[in-house]
Amino acid sequence: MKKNKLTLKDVALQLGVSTATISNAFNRPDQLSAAKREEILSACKRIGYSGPNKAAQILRKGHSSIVALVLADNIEYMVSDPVASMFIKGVSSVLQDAGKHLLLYAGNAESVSEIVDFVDGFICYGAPENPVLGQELNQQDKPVVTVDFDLGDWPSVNIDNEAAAYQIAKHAIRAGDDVAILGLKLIDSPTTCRVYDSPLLDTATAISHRRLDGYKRAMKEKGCKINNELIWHIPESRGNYSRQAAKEVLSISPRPHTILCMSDIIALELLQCALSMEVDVPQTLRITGFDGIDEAKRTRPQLTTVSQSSTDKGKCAAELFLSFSKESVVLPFTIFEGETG
Amino acid sequence: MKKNKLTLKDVALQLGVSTATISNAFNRPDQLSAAKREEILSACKRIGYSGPNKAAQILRKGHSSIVALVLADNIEYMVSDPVASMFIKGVSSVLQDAGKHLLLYAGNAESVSEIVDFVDGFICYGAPENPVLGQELNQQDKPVVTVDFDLGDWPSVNIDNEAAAYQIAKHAIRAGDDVAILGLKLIDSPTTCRVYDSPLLDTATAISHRRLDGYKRAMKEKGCKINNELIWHIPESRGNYSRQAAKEVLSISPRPHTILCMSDIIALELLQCALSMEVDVPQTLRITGFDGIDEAKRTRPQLTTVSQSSTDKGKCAAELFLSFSKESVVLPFTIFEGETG
DNA sequence: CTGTTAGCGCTTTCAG
DNA sequence: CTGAAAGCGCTAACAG
Repeated sequence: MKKNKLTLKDVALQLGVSTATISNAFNRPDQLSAAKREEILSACKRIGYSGPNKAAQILRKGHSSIVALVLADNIEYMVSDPVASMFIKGVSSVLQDAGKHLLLYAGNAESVSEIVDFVDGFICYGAPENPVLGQELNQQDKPVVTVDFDLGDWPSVNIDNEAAAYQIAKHAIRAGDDVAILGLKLIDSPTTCRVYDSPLLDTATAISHRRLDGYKRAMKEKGCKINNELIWHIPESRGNYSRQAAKEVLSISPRPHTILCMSDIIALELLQCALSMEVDVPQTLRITGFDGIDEAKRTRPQLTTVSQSSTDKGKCAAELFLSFSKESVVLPFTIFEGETG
Repeated sequence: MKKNKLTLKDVALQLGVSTATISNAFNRPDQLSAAKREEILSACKRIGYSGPNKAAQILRKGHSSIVALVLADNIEYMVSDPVASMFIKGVSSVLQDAGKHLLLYAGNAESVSEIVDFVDGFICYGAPENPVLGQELNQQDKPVVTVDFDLGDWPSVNIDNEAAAYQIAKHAIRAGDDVAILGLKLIDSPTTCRVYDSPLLDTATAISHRRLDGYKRAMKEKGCKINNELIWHIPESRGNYSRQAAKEVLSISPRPHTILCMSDIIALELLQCALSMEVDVPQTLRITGFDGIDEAKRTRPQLTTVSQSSTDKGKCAAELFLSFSKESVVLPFTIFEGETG
């Protein structure tokens, strides 16, 4: 089944027309008669020529229909996160309809120069772990759309994280509660730990800090003390990191009345832990999540959480990308009143 | 921030050396002295040349470091499925380490000719919904690895679905039980329905039929009647399809004693449904899943299911791809003895 | 070890 | 509407 790939030139020779005519038949129907075009196209199909070589087209035309989706972290982690998955789902549905191809690119990679020459642009989901990527993206001129963070003058898609955190906290906290916070990527540490006096990260994780701000505003209004010993840093939602934090916070005496979690995965681990310790949720312990993943609604008791549509976020980002709009977008969220807080 | 991209030729001119030397400095260190190479590389960095244009390299060299992951369905659906997500995770971790890029490609797309010219090969996860893709893949000569199905002479990665289904069924069924089966993609219908006498699909979904075979073998050995009225077809695990089937099967009188589900998502929907109807699991109803997703182990009661590592499957497929091996692989599975059957 | 040169396969003016 | 020709930016022979 070796078949030496036909080139446009071969085909032109075989059909006795010029290469330009073949090229036009495929790319610019207005440049020849419909009849001739049909004739050429069907002849091509017959002899097994499926159109101009794409690699050559990319070089010649300067675009490829490939869009890079730059993830915050390594692809591996991102793909297994339900929130990121839903985002990718939204992006891909829009791109697919537009005939674009989706290339996944890791935010901890060396340099976008590996791909910048053959993609048509970038959608960045979260600030790339490697800050070099952000700089490079700012210094090239293929379009970029950022999500959940801002980068130079490129348009972005966000929700109002401060307001969302404020509202969910306001909903769950009872006046004077002891409140603990299980935060995501608050400081620069690869391990689960309490924040204490560590300097807070900023650029890379603006979103966590907006949420923290919201929580604190609500806590103040409810007359709760803010105590850095009750704020945890969790490097990743998945795996043991959340479980460790859950165990630590539940073993404190006196136990906090309300625990605000910066992701549903964290909250679900905590909930599982609390239930297995026979803690009464929500009577003696209230728990809130963030994101509104399917599992949070499928599990019993249902999690009280901030519901944001990651799928819509993905669609929005892709549409923004395709439209070349320069306008950033702020997407809505809702509070899902579950049974945990 | 307009910056007219430098070309290799510009750089050669500026540094007063030939283009070949620049090219060699980047691609073939053995072709020049280490000193000269260093000199050139650092000069390039200084003037802002980040290496040869990749689009041109793809055309010239005939390869791109891009690997296409062809999904069974549209990307949208696949990415939101935990099993597929774990598979993608495994693939991407291996490819990333090998410096390859990952392009997601939908199995319901028109033709692989859209991408065949600029990718280095294909990993196919499940038989593509559009059978044309399979034919095309068989007629081109870039490497292909298939997963969960076979295609021509290309190497594949599988588990023994028949044996797995047999074992889980054997584990859950009590002699003489009425057994129902909630199957995935058994017939050609976009809706949830019972199979009755509809002709079974084959090629596209060989895997479902291997599972069905395994279930039936166990049922025979346990002395259970096989009744097509108790076999459901579900077009997709996600969404309402599973819930509908769950409701239908639970409302039958007399209710089946054991229900075998071809995915964990289906089983979890069923379990949720049964619990809310206060059916006693596993005393009066036994339920089995298939896949062993995280949620099945996190939920209470824990689901009894076939545990296969989709991540390993992905890694294995990627390694097979990279090694150009022609040997197919059969991966192991285990029975996870949960609390539902 | 370095420079020259012929393409990789295509698109797109520009004459005809 | 068609054909000839000039590259897109690079790599790999091949001479030097």
